[in-house]
Amino acid sequence: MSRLDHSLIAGLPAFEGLARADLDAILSKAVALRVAKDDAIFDQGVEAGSFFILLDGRVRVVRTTPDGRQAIVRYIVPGELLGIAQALGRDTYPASAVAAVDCVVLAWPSRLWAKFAVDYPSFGKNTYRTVGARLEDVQTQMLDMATRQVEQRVAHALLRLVRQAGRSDGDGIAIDFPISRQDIAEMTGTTLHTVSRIMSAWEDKGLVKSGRQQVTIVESHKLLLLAEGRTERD
Amino acid sequence: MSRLDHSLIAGLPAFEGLARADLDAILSKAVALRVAKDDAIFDQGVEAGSFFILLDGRVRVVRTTPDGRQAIVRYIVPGELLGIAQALGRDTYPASAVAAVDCVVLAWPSRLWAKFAVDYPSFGKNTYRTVGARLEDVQTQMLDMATRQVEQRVAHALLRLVRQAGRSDGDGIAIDFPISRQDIAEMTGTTLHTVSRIMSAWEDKGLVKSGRQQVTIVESHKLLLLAEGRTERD
DNA sequence: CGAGGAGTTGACGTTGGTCAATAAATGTGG
DNA sequence: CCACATTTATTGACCAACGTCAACTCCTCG
Repeated sequence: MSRLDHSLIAGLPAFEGLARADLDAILSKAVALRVAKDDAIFDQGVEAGSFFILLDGRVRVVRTTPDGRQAIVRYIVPGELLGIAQALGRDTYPASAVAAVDCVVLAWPSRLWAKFAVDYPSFGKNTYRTVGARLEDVQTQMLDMATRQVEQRVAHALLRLVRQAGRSDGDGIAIDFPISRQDIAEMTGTTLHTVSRIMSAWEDKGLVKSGRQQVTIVESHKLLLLAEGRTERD
Repeated sequence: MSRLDHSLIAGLPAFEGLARADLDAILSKAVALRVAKDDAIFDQGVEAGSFFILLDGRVRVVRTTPDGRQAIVRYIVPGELLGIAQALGRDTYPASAVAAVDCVVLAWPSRLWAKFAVDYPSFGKNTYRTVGARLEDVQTQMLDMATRQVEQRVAHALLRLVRQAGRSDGDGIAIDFPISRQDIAEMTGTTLHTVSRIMSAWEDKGLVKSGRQQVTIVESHKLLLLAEGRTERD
């Protein structure tokens, strides 16, 4: 196993305010893993053996119903924690995590989470802040699902993705990982067909450019208006 | 201000594992408030001056969109924390809380939350467990909204209410606080009309009995089947 | 070059939202 | 205690949004 350098995690919000020695102590317990695109990092319902930090790549977090339908809860970007079942007082993962591209993660045994939270209070505080932020986030999405129609929800979803994983390119801001119509449908509670129709219409109006697993927002301002539902009849 | 007795909060999950002296210290900082039915305990967006524990009554937590549409995030029953913006790393309330019936709450100044979490680690741990449980909860509801149709969502919502606020009466299990069709609609992301139609149909089949702001589940098993979508054609 | 995955688009039907009218229950002021 | 206003619930008529089904295209990969 290769030696891990504290610079790997020194800048991350989860470890903010920790001394170099602490970081080294934490890292000495970590294992770095490569995860190939489309491989699972953990699976919903199984015992939570580890928690993780994403160092590189993009991960989608997915919840599945007993009858196989699923929803994408969120995308994770580098620096974020995932699989922190312990922090939620659980011993199984409440969702699955799948690498959206090739990823690198650090993994720790779950039982260390409680120890870290005690030994390094700011770590505990920071992860709870993360949990709190996610709670808010999901509540906002709920409100969206309850009150807005599909087109607005799709617009919101794309804007959210662009904010956290946007890379500006020639035509506008591109979502920097492969994402299919099906994925967008699972983020917004609709079908790939409806997403496809909506995005084709947007493409005609010049709001977005998109192709196979690839989306670029061209007119983010107009898309925002659409998302907020401030555009009357056409 | 009247003296508060530690027995008020001794049994509550949030204060599990604390000594009597700790409870008294905590209580000495608390203020007990009566809140009349339909009065707000706090409002979405305003600075979070206090956090609360519900001692008696039922509270609904509501999120409102800029354009005035709203969704009921959850109902709070006695013993539960509410308004714990601090635990989420926020300084404004992310939702509003309204008394569904006359209520009694204990209130503490928000800044004490961090102090309590440090002085009484199990308090911190317990509240974070609460936040974690709520995160899971909302995610489950999201999945529901994304994958099930209205009738199933309404069934789920009623079963959830019955589980946390059910009182058995002659005909079955009643929801023990007044709840309107509109409320149920706001829990499930639909309209009062649709809720009314669905529940009228259920009433005809003998699954529920309901009236003005009042619902009783008669055949909870059949309702559960409905909620899970295991009932084929009629 | 063939197969499989991703996307598009049309046709069609259903769910469930909108609009409107009415009824029943509750509260209020005289 | 009664007339009246208000709130809540029910129900019908209508129709739009969106899901389902199906066919076809295009791209990528092996």
